[in-house]
Amino acid sequence: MRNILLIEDDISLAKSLSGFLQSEGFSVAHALGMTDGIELFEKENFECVLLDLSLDDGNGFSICSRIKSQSDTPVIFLTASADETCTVMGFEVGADDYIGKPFRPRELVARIKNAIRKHASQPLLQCSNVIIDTSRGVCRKNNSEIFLSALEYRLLVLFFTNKGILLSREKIMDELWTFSGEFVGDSTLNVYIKRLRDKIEDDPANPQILKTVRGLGYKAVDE
Amino acid sequence: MRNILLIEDDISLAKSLSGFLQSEGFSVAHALGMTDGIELFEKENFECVLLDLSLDDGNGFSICSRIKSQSDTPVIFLTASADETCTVMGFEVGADDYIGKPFRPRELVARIKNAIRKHASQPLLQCSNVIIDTSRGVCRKNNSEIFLSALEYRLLVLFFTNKGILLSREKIMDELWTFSGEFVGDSTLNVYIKRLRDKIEDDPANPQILKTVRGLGYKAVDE
DNA sequence: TTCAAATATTACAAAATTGTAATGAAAAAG
DNA sequence: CTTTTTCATTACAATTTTGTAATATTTGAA
Repeated sequence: MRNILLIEDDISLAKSLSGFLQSEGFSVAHALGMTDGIELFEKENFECVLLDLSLDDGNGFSICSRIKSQSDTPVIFLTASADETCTVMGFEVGADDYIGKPFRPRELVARIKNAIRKHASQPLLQCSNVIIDTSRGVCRKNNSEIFLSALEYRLLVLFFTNKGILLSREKIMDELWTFSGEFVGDSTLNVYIKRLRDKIEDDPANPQILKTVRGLGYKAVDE
Repeated sequence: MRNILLIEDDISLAKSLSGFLQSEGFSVAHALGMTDGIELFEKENFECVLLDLSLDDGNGFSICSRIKSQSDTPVIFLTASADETCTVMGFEVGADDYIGKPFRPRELVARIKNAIRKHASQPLLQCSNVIIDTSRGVCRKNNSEIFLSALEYRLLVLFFTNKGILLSREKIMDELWTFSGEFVGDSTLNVYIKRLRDKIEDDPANPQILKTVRGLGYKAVDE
């Protein structure tokens, strides 16, 4: 936990920095340049990346876009050049923060924590082993993606945002099939429930997530 | 759109600041102190709050916690005192960023945009007259619903959560077409862009939302 | 200007989604 | 136990989505 990747080619600075961060309760992995930085990043799981802008062997900006292209992990630029253009560029390649030297240690920690906290508050809807990442519009089960059609997705989101709450058939039909004044038969819902169960339940015949409440409706439960 | 609340008791500073921000495309509401600041905040809808730490009539910190207790709107402290303890305190009461004077205008804008973008984890993603309600998985244009297919939806969410940021073709392809190890041709993206434009743009031939950045990729822009 | 590269547009077939209806199974009521 | 109701399951046709290829257009560079 609180694993941080520091990419910094100034060895003495890196040493003192990681020493300090460790004393603050972080665990720090250190990479000297672009190549091992990316390699490390792809191998381990980090909660935050501290990135020196001016590396010898590559451009800090490109490392940042590289990282951001494959994950949401917060990236904070650390840099001597407090140059405004660089700062702006840093944010444009997706950085979460940009800190000029000299670093003030407690502020640095505060900014790292801030970035991690913001990142942690992702809008994830979870129910048992099924997760909807509404910030991407994706559903996963045990970390592998499940492809849901547009309406299946909406239906599941409806259930997950009302976890534990009973939804009447009427309410569900209203919520999903009232975008065009079309009439949709009642049995449609039965079929959608079945299709969802087939996709998300471990044993669709014994649903543990989408429960039937006979005569009343359905609800999603956790455990 | 891009409505900002500035709480600042130094009138001349407030004037020049809001002038500049307006020239950058923000619309700025100005409050002189705590009382009208809170009042304005509760009345209107803002995408970001700029908060002077040292107000006469109240403590900037308490305004911040007040705001954060009732919403997720990003709060950025603007302050003369670059004092480290204050900075740390600012983050502790939930601020999203903390900028010391003197402000560098483009950096300020970059940080504001960054805060707003990060806040995109909120349920409503908006770009011009198109809104995605991620808490329901629906897209609306001028308040009437637009039916997007699963992949179109994901693509648009990707753009809207990165509003103003350039997305390379590679990054987009990675994000959308890497769920099954299938290869998907490069031209697919062109077609999806067209389909989205046909659905969301007022004049699909002159896209105002999904902009092409030739040779680099695409980005969603607001106005 | 001319050319080459990048993007836009169109058309199309394979595949998936969508809604319905018919049938089957389970639960509650009599 | 039988009946009725409710939900589950299946199968199916109409429609939509999806990815591709082929063509047109635009853009920037030579």
